[in-house]
Amino acid sequence: MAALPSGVLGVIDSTSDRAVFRQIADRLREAIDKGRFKEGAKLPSESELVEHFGVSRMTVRNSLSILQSEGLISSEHGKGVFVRPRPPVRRLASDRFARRHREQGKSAFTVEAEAAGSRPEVDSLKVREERPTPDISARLGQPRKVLARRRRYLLDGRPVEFAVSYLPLDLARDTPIAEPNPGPGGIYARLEELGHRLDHFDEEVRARMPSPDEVKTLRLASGVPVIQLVRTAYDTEGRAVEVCDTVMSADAYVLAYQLPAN
Amino acid sequence: MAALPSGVLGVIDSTSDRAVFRQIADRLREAIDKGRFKEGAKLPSESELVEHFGVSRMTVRNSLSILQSEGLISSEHGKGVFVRPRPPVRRLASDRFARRHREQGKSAFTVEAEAAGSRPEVDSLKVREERPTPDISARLGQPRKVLARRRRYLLDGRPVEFAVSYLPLDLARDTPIAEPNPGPGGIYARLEELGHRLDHFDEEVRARMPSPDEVKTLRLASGVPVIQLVRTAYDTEGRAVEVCDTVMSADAYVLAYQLPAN
DNA sequence: CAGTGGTCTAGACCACGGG
DNA sequence: CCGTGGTCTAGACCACTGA
Repeated sequence: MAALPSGVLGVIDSTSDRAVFRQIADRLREAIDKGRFKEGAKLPSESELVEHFGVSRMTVRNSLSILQSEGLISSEHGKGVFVRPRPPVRRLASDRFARRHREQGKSAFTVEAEAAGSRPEVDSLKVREERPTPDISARLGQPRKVLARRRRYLLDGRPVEFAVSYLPLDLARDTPIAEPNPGPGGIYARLEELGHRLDHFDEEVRARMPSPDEVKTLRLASGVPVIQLVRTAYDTEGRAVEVCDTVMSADAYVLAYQLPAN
Repeated sequence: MAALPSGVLGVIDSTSDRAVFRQIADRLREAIDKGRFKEGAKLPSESELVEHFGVSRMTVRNSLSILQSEGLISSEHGKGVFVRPRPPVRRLASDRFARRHREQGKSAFTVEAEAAGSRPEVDSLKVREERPTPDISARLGQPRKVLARRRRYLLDGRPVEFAVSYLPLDLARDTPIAEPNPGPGGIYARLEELGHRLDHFDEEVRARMPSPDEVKTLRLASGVPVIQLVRTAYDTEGRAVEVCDTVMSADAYVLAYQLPAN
């Protein structure tokens, strides 16, 4: 157990009102912010911190748990505690569903990933008929049943997004949309072939902490929120033809939109 | 210390691989999800949980800290632990900066809040000249100095949003935009009067956990992420005339956008 | 193997809230 | 005042990692 480089972490002010474990978290946060521990670098071990600050191990662990919930660090059993690296983010542009992209014959996800030099992958594809939740039902104009298409997206092996598309069953039954692979251009291309020319999409964006399930399927580190995006597609007759509910790892995405000024 | 209603919380499976504190968190989470503890309801006290599950207090506290980081509960010193109420969300529509709204003479925030029956308030207003960060500078076309307008927004006394607007100094100096109160319709109305007719806005949306500073100014409960929205306003000549960097409590907002299909 | 983090205990004292 | 959560200690044993 090597001694800590002096001066890197400072000391505790025992006269302060601020709890000791918060002060330790503050010292570590400063050190990370100032680059004294770089991305991916290993922090001092718990026992080193115990010795350096002269506190019990639980106090040190309490401090580390603060930084973990802030998304600054992550711990690896048997190895140590590390400054969490920022993965590359994927930028979702507001024209990503423009018809001209669809006409290339590839899905929006594939095209974009390959342009960025990543290896795209789709996973856990499941298609089935369901009774819609009240929320989905309302968005789709109260169909009795819907076709649900679930799938997970990965980039270079890392899960980044989980999505479920819902379509009114009367519209999707016995069409390529009900097949696991709906063919080139994806379900939006098929919808247009079926006579539902797409007019516009509504998107709703929320952010929240993930459920335990979402932590598992997206392999989220703790302290990483998710972005939930609910998109409704409308055809030129004003009918809602699809609702897509997407949950994304917040540290893998930035969404970009363009708004007109008038 | 009353006995716990039997059957509400279940028991620990000591043969399970799953850590005891995670099992306790699972039981509590189920109970909340199934509505056995409603929004705002008080959970059993720590000592009641200690007795019910037959574990030490630290184990119980560990369980509660999981639920807290998931945003499900919040604790109040001296009172108890409560199911976190979901505050009403504010919906930001994609036409919120349309000129027709501006022409009413009120700010987008005020109009919308009053329509929703809330009491809007603006706070901590500070205007000053600054040297821009590299990021802001790049978005604004590399001005040497910028005018920065900082302010906090509250609804019914609750802080919901903190925003900083940056404008190229050569454009904003000695205009009403440099005044604390820029007048009816806000700075967008003034920009248009100065000959910068607005053409469109670019918005970038991110989600992340808040910094300790943001926790303080937005009075965020733990387990609540923030949405960061960076908006750039362009005039009809293609010049970037303003960048607005907004941080919002994620549980107070849902963002709505409309995308064209082609 | 030694060193790391993960889990858990059984205490202690404190600060806050409400009767 | 008592019950609540907030902080802290000083141990213990375990599971994982890498040499």
